[in-house]
Amino acid sequence: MLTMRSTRSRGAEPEDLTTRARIRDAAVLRFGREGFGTSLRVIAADAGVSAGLVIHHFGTKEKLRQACDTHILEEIKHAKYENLVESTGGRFLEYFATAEQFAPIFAYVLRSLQHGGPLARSFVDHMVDDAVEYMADGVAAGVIVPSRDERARARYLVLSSLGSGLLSITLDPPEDPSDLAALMRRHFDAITLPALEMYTEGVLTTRRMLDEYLSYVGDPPAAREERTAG
Amino acid sequence: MLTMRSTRSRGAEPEDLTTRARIRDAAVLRFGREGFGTSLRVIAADAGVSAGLVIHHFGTKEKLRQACDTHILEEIKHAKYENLVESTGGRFLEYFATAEQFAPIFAYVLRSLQHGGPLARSFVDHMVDDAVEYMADGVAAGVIVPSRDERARARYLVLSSLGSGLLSITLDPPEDPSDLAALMRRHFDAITLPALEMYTEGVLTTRRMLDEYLSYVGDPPAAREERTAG
DNA sequence: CAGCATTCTATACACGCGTTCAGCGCTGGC
DNA sequence: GCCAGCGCTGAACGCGTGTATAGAATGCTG
Repeated sequence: MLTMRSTRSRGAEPEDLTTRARIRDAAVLRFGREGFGTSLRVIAADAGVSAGLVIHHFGTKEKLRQACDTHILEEIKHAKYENLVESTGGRFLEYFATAEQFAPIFAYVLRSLQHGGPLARSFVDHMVDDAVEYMADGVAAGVIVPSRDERARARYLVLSSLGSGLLSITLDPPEDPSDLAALMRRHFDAITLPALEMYTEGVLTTRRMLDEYLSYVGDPPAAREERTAG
Repeated sequence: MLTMRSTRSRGAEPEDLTTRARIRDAAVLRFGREGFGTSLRVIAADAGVSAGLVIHHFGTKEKLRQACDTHILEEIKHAKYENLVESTGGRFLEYFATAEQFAPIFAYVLRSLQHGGPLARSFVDHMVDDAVEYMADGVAAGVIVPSRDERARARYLVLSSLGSGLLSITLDPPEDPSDLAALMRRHFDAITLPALEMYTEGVLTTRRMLDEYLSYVGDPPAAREERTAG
């Protein structure tokens, strides 16, 4: 069953992979490290082939990126199945970001989030789905307060977590790309206290703003603002 | 009246539109709209000049971007003094993001946050400073619960707000760059409810996680870990 | 073995980039 | 008058890019 050969991090020469897969992996690494502006020739050199062969296998740089995207998505799906769901609960992101084994995947995902694109959207959507599930479990177990709009809250939490992490790394990029996990760990260290405070104690001492908002949307003066395209 | 000998003095830039200023403004617009990959020729065309003149005035594309950065910083400072501090309180970001007049500045700042660089860091630092101030006022007024590490909380809030907004726009970029304000408004609409809920009611029903963390790291007032503020 | 398809390299092409440079028109000072 | 300086243009340079193509190596199939 588990005949998968997980792509090793750098070091061991993956001679057993097909050339196409080697190129793809090299592209994932470079794209993750340096962004999608990396030239085909650099990727080709990493994979030990010529630039033309990259085109021959993928047709276009854009298609190469698409191949990387779908491959990363599969890897994430696989990683989730493997050992995440059971143990990490809501801290998927933290584990995913700091576990060494996922470093290349995580770097690539970060770059995608930074640049936008289908993979980024898909990744966020999946995380929102998962968050909805985790939060529902928490609510059912009585450890998480229910929300008036569970999905909106889940999305808000995911966007905030991912966004703050992404921003943190963008503002203070690692010299050595292998330090990415360390950087994320530092970020989590920095935000854990305020996040926990906020999760358990809130920020506001009065319900005034929330109640005002609720009564405001309760009687929505919808004429004032048009809502287009839902 | 002709222009006198062009003063190269920094700091006090003339308000009339010299060609140099026109180029700079065109660059700000294009950089904000399309990112810093925009070619010099496009910017030059926008400003109605040749590409060589851009180099003649700024020496280098990188220096042009630096000129844009400092100009934007000045504009922000100016805007803050003008009419923000008095009225908007903690909702500076929301006002700044949705006010039409600041659209180009905001777009440029977003691009900077996306790409990193000194302007982005400076902007975030300033926002953290402001947030510390606002939160302190709120705590003094009794409407905001105090934190065990006010600066860490302020930074966390700023990173989350900016990061979620940036991510939201990156995932769903506007076709028409002038719709950026509308997009941000939609984002704020989407997060207002969960944010208010969280600010007033928290997320966790039990203090367990917070207390465990506190007993684990001990007392975390700022003295324990000195952060290089530079 | 021959024939063929596939993998792969080397070279080349067309293009866009940032930047340089010679030179233009103009203005002000001597 | 002439010269110097400035703002400015248009062409060009060198380089790196993604991609196309011809052909060599390789291996499979008859």
